[in-house]
Amino acid sequence: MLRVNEPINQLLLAGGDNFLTSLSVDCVILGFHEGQLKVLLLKHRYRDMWALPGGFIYKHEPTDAAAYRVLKERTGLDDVFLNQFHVFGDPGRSSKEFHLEDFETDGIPMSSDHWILQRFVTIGYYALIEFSKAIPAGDLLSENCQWWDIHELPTLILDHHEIVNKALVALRLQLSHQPIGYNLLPEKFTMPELQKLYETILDKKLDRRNFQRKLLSFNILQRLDETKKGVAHKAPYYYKFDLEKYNDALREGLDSGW
Amino acid sequence: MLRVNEPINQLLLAGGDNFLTSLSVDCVILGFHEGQLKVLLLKHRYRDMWALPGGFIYKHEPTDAAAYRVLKERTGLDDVFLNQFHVFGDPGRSSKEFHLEDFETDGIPMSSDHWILQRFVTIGYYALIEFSKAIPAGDLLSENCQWWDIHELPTLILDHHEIVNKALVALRLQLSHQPIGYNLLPEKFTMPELQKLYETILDKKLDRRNFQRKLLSFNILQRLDETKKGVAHKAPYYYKFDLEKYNDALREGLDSGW
DNA sequence: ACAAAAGTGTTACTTTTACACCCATGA
DNA sequence: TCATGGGTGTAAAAGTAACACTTTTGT
Repeated sequence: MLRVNEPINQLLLAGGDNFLTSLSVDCVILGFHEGQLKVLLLKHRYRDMWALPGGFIYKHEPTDAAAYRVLKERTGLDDVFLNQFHVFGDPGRSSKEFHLEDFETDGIPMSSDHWILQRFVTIGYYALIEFSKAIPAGDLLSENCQWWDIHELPTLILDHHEIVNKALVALRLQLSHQPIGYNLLPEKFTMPELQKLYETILDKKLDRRNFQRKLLSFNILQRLDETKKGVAHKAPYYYKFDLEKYNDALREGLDSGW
Repeated sequence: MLRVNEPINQLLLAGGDNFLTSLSVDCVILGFHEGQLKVLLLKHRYRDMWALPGGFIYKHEPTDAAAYRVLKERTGLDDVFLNQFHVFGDPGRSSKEFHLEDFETDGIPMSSDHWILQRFVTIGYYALIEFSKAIPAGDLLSENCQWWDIHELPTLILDHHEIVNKALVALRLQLSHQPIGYNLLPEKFTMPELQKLYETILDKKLDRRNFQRKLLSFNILQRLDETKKGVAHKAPYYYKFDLEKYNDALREGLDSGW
């Protein structure tokens, strides 16, 4: 069933010694493309279900580093925006039967007290990345890594749907007191593009003029002399973030509230 | 050195089987008394240092339940406001040497690979409780459990100071989009008392009249006919929270921003 | 009767909202 | 030249901030 069993066996055998047991990270990796917010998901190796990219934590690895590592492995990107947002710690959240059945189907024998079947508490992170720069890559257990529209998610395993939802709530909260966009948009972008991003995250329409005024009032944007080419109407200006001020705003907050 | 060694030995021996290894909870328990925000701390058994109440997580226990359990054990209270706010997951945050030295001083022999000396990732919770109802109680390792003024903390062990600080930041954030007070104040309270609570948490003065207007606009307060007695000036009215509306506001948020 | 602290109301200021008009571009 | 969407400004409404006077109570 699986392409390569050897690395998996290695993981299963040695994992218990290399990783913290019972603790994992799961990443809600968000990108923005064609006016839609996208989540990166991994196809379950034979079930018609998808999963958040996640991973275990090496015994001497900071939890944040584990999340960065997952991110790097699935997208090729480092230096992204990554935020821890919630711990999912119910004993019922991972199901031993679920995984046992998986490994049985794989033809991998496994005793029911194997470390990988134990209860796992997972730390949820959300990452904001520039869609076009990411190169989705599968992992050991899944060759298929794809972007999904946040509003049209497939069936997810375990409690991963809840994790996505909580991430979105956390993201919206961030939106109301920190700037967003640097990690989700290309270096140069237009005001309508930025607005679309906000509208997508907030899931509501905003007034064009008021939005522009508000964002400019944050003083984190620089308008370039350049305008977008090839549009069948008045060309919008390009903007970029003033990174220094952007980071100040990240640190100190914007208050506001939509 | 220690009063009772037997329960501790039990913990040390059986703990590894009963608890999740490498994961713990720590609680920043906040109360409000005499116009000051207080934190509940445990005295280290012989060091001149204090610690946050914390604990391990039973293998089949939800992480939130572990935090509630710690809270109940240290204060006698259940049904309190408890919020998970951050995971502290740096490998360097707990020091094996620190604990080894402790147990040596206790005269408890311990091999350096004992479970309790391993790296622990801790989930930080903050709790808001009604000061006067709590009965601080020590734990196995510490007989002395006391309230400390948030602005005059003693030396804390490990990274507990950072945990307190992060809890305060999280609490201030909560303040700006959720109501606060139900769990920190007695059932009946005056507007100036509530204002003092907000001022203490935000660490800034607020205008009396504007504060009152703003809080009343949330529609979560009921003014009682009763006024406070025995004050050498005009007696303030008592208020209480309209619990139903209060909980609605907790769920749905207030937006606003101070 | 006075000092201290609470109740209440009003006015100026700022921010937010809701719109309307003009402009540039590709089809 | 027209349809589309972007740039900009302004007036009304709402919310916030600043402030003054009156009321109550214990001493």
